[in-house]
Amino acid sequence: MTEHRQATVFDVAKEAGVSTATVSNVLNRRNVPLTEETIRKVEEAAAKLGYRRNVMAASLSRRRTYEFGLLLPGFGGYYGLFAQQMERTAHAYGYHLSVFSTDLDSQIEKRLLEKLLERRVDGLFCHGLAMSHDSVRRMVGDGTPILFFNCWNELKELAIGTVNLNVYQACVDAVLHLRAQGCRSFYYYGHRRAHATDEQRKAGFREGLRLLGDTYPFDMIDAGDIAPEKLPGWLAERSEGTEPAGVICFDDWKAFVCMNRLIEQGYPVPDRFKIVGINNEFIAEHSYPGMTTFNIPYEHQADISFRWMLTHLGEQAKLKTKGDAQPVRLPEPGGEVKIPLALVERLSSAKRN
Amino acid sequence: MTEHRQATVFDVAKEAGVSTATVSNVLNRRNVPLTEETIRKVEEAAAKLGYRRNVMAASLSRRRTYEFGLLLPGFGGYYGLFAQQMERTAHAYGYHLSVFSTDLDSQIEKRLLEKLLERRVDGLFCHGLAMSHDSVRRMVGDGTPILFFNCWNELKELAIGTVNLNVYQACVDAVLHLRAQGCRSFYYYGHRRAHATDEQRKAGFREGLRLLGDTYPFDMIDAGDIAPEKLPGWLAERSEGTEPAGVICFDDWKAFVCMNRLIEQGYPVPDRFKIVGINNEFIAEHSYPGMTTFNIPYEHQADISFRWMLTHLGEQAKLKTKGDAQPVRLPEPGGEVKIPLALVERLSSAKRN
DNA sequence: TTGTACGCGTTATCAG
DNA sequence: CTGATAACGCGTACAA
Repeated sequence: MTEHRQATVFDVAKEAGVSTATVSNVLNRRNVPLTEETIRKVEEAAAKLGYRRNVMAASLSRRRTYEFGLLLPGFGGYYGLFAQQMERTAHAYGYHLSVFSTDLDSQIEKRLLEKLLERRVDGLFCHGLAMSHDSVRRMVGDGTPILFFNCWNELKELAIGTVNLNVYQACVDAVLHLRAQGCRSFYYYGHRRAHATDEQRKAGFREGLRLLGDTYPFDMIDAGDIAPEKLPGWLAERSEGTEPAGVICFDDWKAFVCMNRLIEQGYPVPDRFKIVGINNEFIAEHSYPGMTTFNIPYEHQADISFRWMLTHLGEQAKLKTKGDAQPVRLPEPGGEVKIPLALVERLSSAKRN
Repeated sequence: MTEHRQATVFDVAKEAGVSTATVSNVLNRRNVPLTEETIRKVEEAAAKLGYRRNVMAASLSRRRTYEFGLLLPGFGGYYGLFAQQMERTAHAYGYHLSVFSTDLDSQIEKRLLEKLLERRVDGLFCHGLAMSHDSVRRMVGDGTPILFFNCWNELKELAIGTVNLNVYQACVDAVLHLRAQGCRSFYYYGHRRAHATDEQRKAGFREGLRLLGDTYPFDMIDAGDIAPEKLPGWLAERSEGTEPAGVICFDDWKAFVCMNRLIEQGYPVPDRFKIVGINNEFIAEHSYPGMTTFNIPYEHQADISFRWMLTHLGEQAKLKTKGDAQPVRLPEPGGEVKIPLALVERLSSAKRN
């Protein structure tokens, strides 16, 4: 509490009897030659004074912050886990990550983006931007590189790249899986507020049905258009005579709502309805019945993103390939990487026995 | 991409035909008197050049970062929601919040704490420190104020204050509630890895039983000591003859596991077992049966914390009381605020009908 | 191998 | 009301 100005390189230099440049050299372990003796002296002095470098001064001087920004709609479920992994990966590459939640409000999003740029972040990761093309373009007019997640619209062109979960393929797979499990009609329970990522699912859902020869009844419904309690009735009514019916849900949370309301109203899962979610969250594994879903390779997703960003920044040095990871081939700037999701089979879509 | 050095106050000053000092004055809306004309000129110039102030330079000069750090064990469930609210509140008070996840690893925690101090954060919020007293004391030897969440041990003395969820009282209430619903034996399903906050629950659980006259059978079990599949057997065995039995769980996730395994193995909830969780998460509301739990007043919790921190920093100015919020009386430095949790009754603890 | 001196972009302090 | 100018703490050519 002793308003004791923090020690600076200058203090350390004086204490060690060397110059500030030497202190900086020692502490940053660079390629300049240094005497063992000098190193020891400096390190001792630093430890003694409790020296801690000032990131702001360093960043200012170096014209590089080693900070990235991450914009998310929120921290619940998938996003929380995603943020946690991104942070881990950021630290592994020696970066700081500032995570902001937009609450799906484009005003807030705009302000946060501005904040991030004021901090001179070296790069930006954005997940689910709600704001306009122009707005983004203007803000990023300077050279701050952006990388998008789950973006399928024209905003992609502003980015150095886009990393998309392949939910389209997941939904195709889901339809085929449900058919294989015996389903004779198919439904998609969506979440329109999620915009493009919901569209992708729908497209995959339709493609799956096409692959089945367009011979099965199907329909789609949005969470915004029906109260959870009404969902079972809606599903039961139109699937009558084509049981069992398969329901593909936007994500595990929607699947959870769907499944529990069905059970509550006396429709057995998986006998009458089979359910598939996406995300493989805690609830999918521990619910009863266990929930069939798709696993998201968070670590891979994050690693790809950082490699891409760092490559763009010319940070070859930091890209020490961890032995096991195959040196991923990144697409051209502005391209897209599709992350495949893996089906996790559980009881909610089991065959009738 | 035109490596166009960002515009600086200097550029704006030149463009507007004034000095850098004037630019700074205009852009920071301070108390110095300014001509309308000057203001207009500066603002126009700034807009034209796309000027964006450099936070690092400002912080360096001002010797104040307007940044807080938040250390969490992770982003899942409660922590994710908590982080989101803390960030919202931080922005509302004009601060930046750097959120880090320690993954419950004290090595990582140490490194992150160091990082935060290197950034010269104005204050630190820590939720669930696993590291040692000494370690913290040394790192915080300088005057960075710390505020703890859910801390009941001697570390409290290092902090300017502690904000604790009153899980003790919640567990007392839970026991009484379960008794009122007809339970004749009581069990606590804990999570030892959570240290102190688990102990608090246990203490509350015992106190509840004491209030009931210590006349009912009870027992405690830890998630670390029993596989989920074994839990129903364990509970059934010792509650035989004292049905219905009440199970108080560490949180909604544990409650979820418990409830679903019970149902899976044919024990009806709430008829044979009644379940209570803590947190009132998404799953509590949407599971079937709906889960009785305790609601956490995130916003209140965050607001108290920031008021406390800002008061400590002498930021009276920013503490514009939002009309509705009663001006909370903060305890003395080093004291503790207990946040009460509110019981949310649902089907999982309903009376036998 | 080490030291000097300047740049980084703002804010604060005065004197005008 | 406005303008020089000195911090702020660190990185880094370049000179020694």
